[in-house]
Amino acid sequence: MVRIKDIAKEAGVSPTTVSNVIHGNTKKVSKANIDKIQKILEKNQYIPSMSALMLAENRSRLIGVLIGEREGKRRSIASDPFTSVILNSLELEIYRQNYYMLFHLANSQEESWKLAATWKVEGLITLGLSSEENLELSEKCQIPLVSIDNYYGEKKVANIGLQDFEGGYAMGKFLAEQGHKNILFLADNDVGVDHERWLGVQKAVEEHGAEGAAAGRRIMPENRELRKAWLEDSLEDLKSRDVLFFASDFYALEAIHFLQDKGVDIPGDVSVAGFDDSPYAEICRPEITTVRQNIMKKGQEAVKRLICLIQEEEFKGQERLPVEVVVRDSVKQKPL
Amino acid sequence: MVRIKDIAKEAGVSPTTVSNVIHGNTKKVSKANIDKIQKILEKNQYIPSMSALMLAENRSRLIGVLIGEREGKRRSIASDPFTSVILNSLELEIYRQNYYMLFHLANSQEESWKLAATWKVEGLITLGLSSEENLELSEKCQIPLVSIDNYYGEKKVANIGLQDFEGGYAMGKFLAEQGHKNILFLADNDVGVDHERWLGVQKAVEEHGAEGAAAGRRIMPENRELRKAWLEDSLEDLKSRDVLFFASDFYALEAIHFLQDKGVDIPGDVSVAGFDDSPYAEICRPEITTVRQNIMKKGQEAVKRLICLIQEEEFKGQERLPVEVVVRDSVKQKPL
DNA sequence: GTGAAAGCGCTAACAC
DNA sequence: GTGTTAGCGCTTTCAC
Repeated sequence: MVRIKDIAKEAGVSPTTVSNVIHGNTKKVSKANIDKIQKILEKNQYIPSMSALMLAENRSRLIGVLIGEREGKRRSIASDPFTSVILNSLELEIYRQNYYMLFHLANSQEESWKLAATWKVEGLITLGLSSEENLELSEKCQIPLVSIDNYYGEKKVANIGLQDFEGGYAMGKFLAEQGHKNILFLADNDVGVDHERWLGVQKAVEEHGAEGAAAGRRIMPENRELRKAWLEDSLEDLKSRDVLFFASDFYALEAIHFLQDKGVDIPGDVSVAGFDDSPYAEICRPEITTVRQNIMKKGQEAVKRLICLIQEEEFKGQERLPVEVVVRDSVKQKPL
Repeated sequence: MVRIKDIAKEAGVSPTTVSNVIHGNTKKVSKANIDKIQKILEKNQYIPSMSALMLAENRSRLIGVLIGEREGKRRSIASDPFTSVILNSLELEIYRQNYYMLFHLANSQEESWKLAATWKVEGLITLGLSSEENLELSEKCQIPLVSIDNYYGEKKVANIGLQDFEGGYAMGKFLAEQGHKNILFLADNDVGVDHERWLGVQKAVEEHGAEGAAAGRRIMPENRELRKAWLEDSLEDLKSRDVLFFASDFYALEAIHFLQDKGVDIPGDVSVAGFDDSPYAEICRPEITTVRQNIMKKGQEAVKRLICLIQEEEFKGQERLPVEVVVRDSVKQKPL
């Protein structure tokens, strides 16, 4: 590995001059030297050493991407297809911004902050951490942190997410407009994201109350086995609805197959809608009518938000990304 | 951030002694000092600085994970659900081995080796690079490299993959044993992995030749649109077979829905088998009979292989991981 | 048992 | 315009 010192020796100048040329501080370097040094740099394929840079500049150009992976989560985030897309977009943008991505599955807060400290990571992007964990981590590490898909009442941590209320509203409106009256919204919790989606549904239904639209809600167990039992117990209730609007495509898909196995025709007997527009949504039958989010954009905005935080600039992008209803086959539509 | 120097001052000893205690070189450190230093270390939450470590030790503890992401690939590797699982397992094992994971989407060879050089990465794990690219990269960087799912005639690059021949054989055998005679194997190429799977199918069919089993093969276009047209053109051929054995679950799924849309019953009219046991396989109807690979294990072995290369030890693990047939509903079975 | 000092590759303040 | 030098935090050699 060729060092600045080597280049300097070959060019017959001092390391300082070489460093100046490398960084474009060429105001007080003679044209002759600039050219000579640049040629030698090129010829020797000079690559700066990050270790030395980190030590001298006291910064790492590293952004830590943390995925929370605790026991008992409903689905493993790390193995969700959503994750590979977001990781993809994250790295793309991080690199574009001249940073590098250090990736870690965060098993504990302790581990996370140690990682951040050891590497002097300049910022953190987290996925799948709870509000409390994000808050705690951000305070402990004392570096900028942006979470993805995490909402807080107090809004203390920067977050990039979706227009969930609008998504719930748009789907609710679509369903009502298609003549569905008895709408059931199903999620596994009633905080943050899912709560907002439910509020959106409610608003849409209220606006269509005159036409007889009404919405109910059920909270399902997070645990897969328990949820299966729950579906069994709720079969009659589910069958009695016009449409089941699930807070994720995953749940929608699960329910579709559960119902199909029970001889229920989707959307003939009951319509089903999802949320996310995951790759699963399009690959199954019936294809799922759902709410689309732009995952690539989400990752990109998260990085941009973080960079703004790092550089103490104002973020002018969107913290809540727009969503849109994607009409496919799992919701019965009004004949034209 | 507290430094060794600070600890030393507080303990009233020299940095050397502190360093010795940190690294367990306590043979010639007095018991009193060991205790005192350890207590101060603990109290101040001393975290070593990687930048200084890297510079002093001339190593980085970094493993670069590169995903090739070029235009015109059949499917984007980075957004494949398989990828998040492998990334997951990779990071788990890398961290377990006391390394850190630098993640990058490799757009070019140039970019990849620059990344490796800048960070003095100790080893590289690649996904989705061609044999030539892996070879070139490994020579250019002069550091250990392990590829995943990439095969070479010359075997110059370390690779972790599957027992593809055995997988093709096992599925072929299962199909023949279920009484299927006219078997069609479908892939998008005939090199490496897919070629081996095909050889496996052939062997199985030969063994069951007496019972009338026979196998044909078709190469499908990689491009999605072209493949769609190809399926249309091949409809009659496909319908005439007993079973279609696709080289990936993705293709199997695509074909199942294509055929279902044409009114073909799966597996009533035609059976379909896949390969991978991707999450899609189980989530659709009919659930796909496929060949399962252990992705977590694959990532783990790749890291272990790399660590062996780095430490110049012999690798005693498996370069070809075992696979197994998973019987579900997309292949018609003999009545018991 | 303990510590002083050099060196890893680079930056930046400052002197010339 | 150009060069000298100290310093970033740590390891390691060698002297005491």
